[in-house]
Amino acid sequence: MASAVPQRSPAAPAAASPARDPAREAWRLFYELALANKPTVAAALVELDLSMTQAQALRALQPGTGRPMSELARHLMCDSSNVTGVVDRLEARGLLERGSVEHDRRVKALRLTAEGERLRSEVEARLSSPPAPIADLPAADRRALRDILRRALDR
Amino acid sequence: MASAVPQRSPAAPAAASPARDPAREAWRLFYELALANKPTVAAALVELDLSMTQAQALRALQPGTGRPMSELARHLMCDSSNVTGVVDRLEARGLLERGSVEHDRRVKALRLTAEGERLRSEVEARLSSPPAPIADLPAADRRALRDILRRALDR
DNA sequence: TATTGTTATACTCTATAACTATA
DNA sequence: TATAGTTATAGAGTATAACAATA
Repeated sequence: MASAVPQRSPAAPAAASPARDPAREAWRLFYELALANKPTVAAALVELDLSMTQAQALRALQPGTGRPMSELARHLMCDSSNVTGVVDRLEARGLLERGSVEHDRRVKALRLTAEGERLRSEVEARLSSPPAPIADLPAADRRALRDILRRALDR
Repeated sequence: MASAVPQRSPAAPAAASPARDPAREAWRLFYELALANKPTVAAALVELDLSMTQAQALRALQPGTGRPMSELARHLMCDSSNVTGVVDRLEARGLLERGSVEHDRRVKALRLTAEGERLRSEVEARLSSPPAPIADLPAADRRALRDILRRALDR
């Protein structure tokens, strides 16, 4: 439909043609892989009777240390009013407790129970295993992917 | 905390030590990048007054062609009963229409309106641009990332 | 009988606003 | 006054079950 000549923007920086920048297709594939993995994650969490948000909350709590609800809200990237409900449900299941903190009686320190720690490590084990498309790559690709993603996030 | 010797499973396939498989860290970084990008996507969609599910639904509808609700349900990976509500809201905004289909009066063919097509292309434009961490990689890395992800998904 | 889409119901996540108890 | 957490309220996504229309 457009001209047969590749489009070019006069002041283009690195890639001559943004539409043909390999980063564009890389991103599309990245997205595709993330979507394809969603059912696997969902199934794993259903088995543990956890929602995605609940799993994220458990992962945010380091075993053995307390953490204010406000920090959890920032980690979950949601309003603090939501955290009340999320924590309520986890506390009702005995996975964590609302403790208190010295010198400021307003803040509540969230702390995993023994059962919470157990379930948290179960979540970690299930979610940290790479899905087949990545696990089955040749060794050189697995290393290269790791190195490239490291560089991408080191900025 | 465990022994200083790397764990090994006697019948391990490719990687001698699963815990040190580069795919493991690659997957962690992959996840981290996806999470880091979430706020950007969310902000873009808020501007268009679309939820993630609604955006996915628009993207699933090819301009100019009708598509049964059952197919949309499969694409969104949810029960068909949910699609009713999602489509209701998009239809109320004039973004799509429920048409009918020859030879089977049960199925409803979803078809984008002109306004729906316009908004869909806006969504595409915003979501298909790679985020900074990927866009700013050196050209060789962008190409390598694309090629590795192609191989990962070609299976 | 089986399938497509809807309705009814219930639960979770999410945001905004108003409130409390502290600081 | 400002902050940490709660409550009230509303809307959206999701699942299950029961249903009507059609095949």
